[in-house]
Amino acid sequence: MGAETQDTVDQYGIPIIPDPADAASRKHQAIVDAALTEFLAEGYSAASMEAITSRSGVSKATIYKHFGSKERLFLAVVGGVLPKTYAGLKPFNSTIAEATDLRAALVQLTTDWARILLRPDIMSLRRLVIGEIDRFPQLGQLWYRVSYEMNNGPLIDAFTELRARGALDVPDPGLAVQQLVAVTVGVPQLVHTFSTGTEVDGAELDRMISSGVDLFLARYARS
Amino acid sequence: MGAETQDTVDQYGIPIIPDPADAASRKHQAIVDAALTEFLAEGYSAASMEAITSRSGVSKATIYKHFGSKERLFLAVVGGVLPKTYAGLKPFNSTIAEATDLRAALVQLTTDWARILLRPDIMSLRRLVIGEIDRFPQLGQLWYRVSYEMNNGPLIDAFTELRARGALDVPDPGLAVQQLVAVTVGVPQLVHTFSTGTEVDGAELDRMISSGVDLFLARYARS
DNA sequence: GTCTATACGGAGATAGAC
DNA sequence: GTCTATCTCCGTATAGAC
Repeated sequence: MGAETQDTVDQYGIPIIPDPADAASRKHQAIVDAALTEFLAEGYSAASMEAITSRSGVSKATIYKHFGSKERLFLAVVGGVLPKTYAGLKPFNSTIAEATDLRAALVQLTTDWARILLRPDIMSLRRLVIGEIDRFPQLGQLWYRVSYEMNNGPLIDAFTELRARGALDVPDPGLAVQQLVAVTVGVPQLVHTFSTGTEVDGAELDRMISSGVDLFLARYARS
Repeated sequence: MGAETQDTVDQYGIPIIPDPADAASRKHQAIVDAALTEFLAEGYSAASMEAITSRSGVSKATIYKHFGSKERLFLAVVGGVLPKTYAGLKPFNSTIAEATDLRAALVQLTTDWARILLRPDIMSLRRLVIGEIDRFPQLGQLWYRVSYEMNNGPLIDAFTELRARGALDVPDPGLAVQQLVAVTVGVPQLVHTFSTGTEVDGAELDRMISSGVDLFLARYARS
């Protein structure tokens, strides 16, 4: 309703009048947020533009002006949130090649990944994307590309370097990374993929992860 | 349209007139088949009872007489096909505990599982169930229960026996089975979960599976 | 048990004022 | 750029004849 332009003030009580570009981008963001909530809760088909309208406080016509169609809105919203999600995993990658205690470093890395990837909102996003793959194959490609660039790629580089230094015996670093992920994060992830609402048990997670890392190192560690 | 009652004959050319119960159950089956096809192609919400009507050759009212609502139809169809799918995996389980060459037996077992679970129609079913978990949590429970009873359960028993005989060093058979599945079937399954239409490469699959079994045995085999 | 015809609501999308 | 009001169609579900 434009209420923000009258109510919003800065720290000195001076009203902040957004310039047109900012006003538009605020609406833009409100639409994106509302749409993501609705799509996560209802799935693509059952989500209604009506509900997104109510949630966002923006009129339906405005949404269509900004995004053109329900399909384009869906792709823009989900395609926009995916990289942000995986960007949070990137920082954890750098220390593997330089770690003095490789086992501890791998446990730390995979635990950090698991903590994020098992978050209920991210599990929901994952289910949403998987369920709509047939209708939006682009999202499947994007998910794969993002997770590869942010996670697997850097870890493959680290493994390759560790192999060159004689610390790891990995004939195929790419496959080894897939196996490490599968045997650590993958185990609880599979469980939580099919059961909604159940919290992740911390002790259970630690047990799975450290057992998985031990399994991994039993084969690939240069003793 | 009842054409079957006039055209169907037995091996001697004698017309077969279905009694009412058979006629009803034929319709029932036609509805189930058509519904499964439609749900797999469109997802739950986008699937239309209209389309299921056309595909099945049965009127819409009949479908509602048989199943009551779209939700009940969905649950009946998907809940019915899940056990059939996993029943095909059961025969492969029995030979593990008695195998002379454990590695070969595990490769064989997980390869058989993978060949079935990676089939495009079963991957689609899996995506459908995952995408609808929030609205149909029963299906998630069912999937988990079925896959546990048909696969993990028997394999856990086999591992427990192999441990008792000193052939395997598995402190936690349940976790070990999860890890074996994750590191063999799970690896290609993850890839195919996010990409539709791509065929499974046989050589690639063999490579992943045997590498996964080697990884598993490097830790758990009693040398 | 099965069909045809229809009720009734809500979906996505847009026209036109401001 | 944004809103209100509306168009059009298709969805699920059912009434009533046979």
